[in-house]
Amino acid sequence: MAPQLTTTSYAVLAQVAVHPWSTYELAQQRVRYFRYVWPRAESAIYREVKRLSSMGLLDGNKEWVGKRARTVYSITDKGREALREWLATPVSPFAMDFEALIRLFVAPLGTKEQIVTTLTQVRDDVREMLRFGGEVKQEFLDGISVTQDQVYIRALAVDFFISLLNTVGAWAERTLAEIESWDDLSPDGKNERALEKIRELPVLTPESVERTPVPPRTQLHPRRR
Amino acid sequence: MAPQLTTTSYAVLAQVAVHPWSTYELAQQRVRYFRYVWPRAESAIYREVKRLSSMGLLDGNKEWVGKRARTVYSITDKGREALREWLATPVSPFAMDFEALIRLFVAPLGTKEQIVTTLTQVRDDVREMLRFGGEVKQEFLDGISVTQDQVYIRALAVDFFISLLNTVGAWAERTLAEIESWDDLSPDGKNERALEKIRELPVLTPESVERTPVPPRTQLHPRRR
DNA sequence: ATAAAGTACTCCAATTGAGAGTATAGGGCC
DNA sequence: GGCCCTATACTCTCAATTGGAGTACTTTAT
Repeated sequence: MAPQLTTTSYAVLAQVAVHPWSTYELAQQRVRYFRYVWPRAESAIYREVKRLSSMGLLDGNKEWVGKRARTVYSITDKGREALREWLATPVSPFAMDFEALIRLFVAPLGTKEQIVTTLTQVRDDVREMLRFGGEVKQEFLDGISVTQDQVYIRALAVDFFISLLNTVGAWAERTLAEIESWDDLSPDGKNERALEKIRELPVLTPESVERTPVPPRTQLHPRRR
Repeated sequence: MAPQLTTTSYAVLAQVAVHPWSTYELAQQRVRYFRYVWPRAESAIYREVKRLSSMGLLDGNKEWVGKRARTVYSITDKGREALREWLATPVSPFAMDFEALIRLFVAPLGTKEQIVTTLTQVRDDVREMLRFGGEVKQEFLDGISVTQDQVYIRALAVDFFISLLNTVGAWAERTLAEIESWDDLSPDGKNERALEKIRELPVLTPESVERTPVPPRTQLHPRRR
């Protein structure tokens, strides 16, 4: 039995499908590809290319720079076939890790300053990610991207990335402003105002709210596969 | 040396801080709390409460239902203190796993139907999550939430959740519409249009773009601690 | 009375993440 | 010519984590 491929496997395959890379480049350049949508440890990449090449999905070529070897991987027909088959399987849902929200829940245990610091950090992280998104955008506009011939696809992803980050950034800003306007972190007199705000939140799910017998998911959704 | 606490530990502590729970409830009711912002396996929760109670951060009380035991955990002062200290440490950045984007990148290897199915799945997942968000919203408005006294904090989280999902949902809709308008998945004549669209994407980072000497992060950012 | 669904966990094999460690290459500086 | 610093190119290990299977009792529905 062939060992099971994970989404990480397919992410690596997808990146090598663009053009051949050495493992080192692959691990570094993931930044330009999947760091923000499928973040995995560097060592996982090194492990993965070996597995994939032992399964014949990647083709590893040893090159020499002086006395030091490096392996350059390219995708095989079998690898492309594996990707093709994967596209027919169910996708795993959007998932996030957002520690700041957990901190928000217990914020009243700490100081106002602490939660402000946390949210400022979130805002700055988002700015940094957006800066990167702007870079990618500019590369496409300048026509110098490695995937220039695929703009019509990549544009959809850049759209996603920038929209999402703008949303998170805007939330961080308004939440920061709200908390700054408080005297302290106690509930005193804040709950009425909060209910007003919560009432205005747009949960616009016209159809699905009407009648969709969604089975209650008892299982946590699978994050990888 | 006390074993290191992870963000998962603090997530459990934060949930038990609301009121006592049995482990089973804790594992199930994570849905209402952290399923979408800090998803972890069920077995991880069982392991975690044991660790936390052996460290004296939780207090486990054995109860009996007929012949079957169940353990109800409540937070201790030491547990609350641990949460308090945690709030002073740096937060780990927002991270997501979004398999659909990887699929989008290699979509031309498959059929138009396949990528449409994938995006439809994303849209439906988002709808389901929004339905849940609407439920939480309604509970607060009806004044029956377990954390009713904390609306002023929870409202900020509900705002985040609903804003983010609306953004992802809207992206799924417009991307679906765009792809439906294509004859096939080939690049023919699509790149010019895509460049137009990409040009209009709002990357509004006035300050940070001007002059922020952000050190290039070579390390992948830590996701948990 | 019986079946099905819910409660309340334990245990395990396989993956993954984070970091430390090893070693060579190349450029700048004195 | 020697030294230092940074980049390249990995390997190895350990602990954390996941998903799933398994056990066994309780409650509800038929």
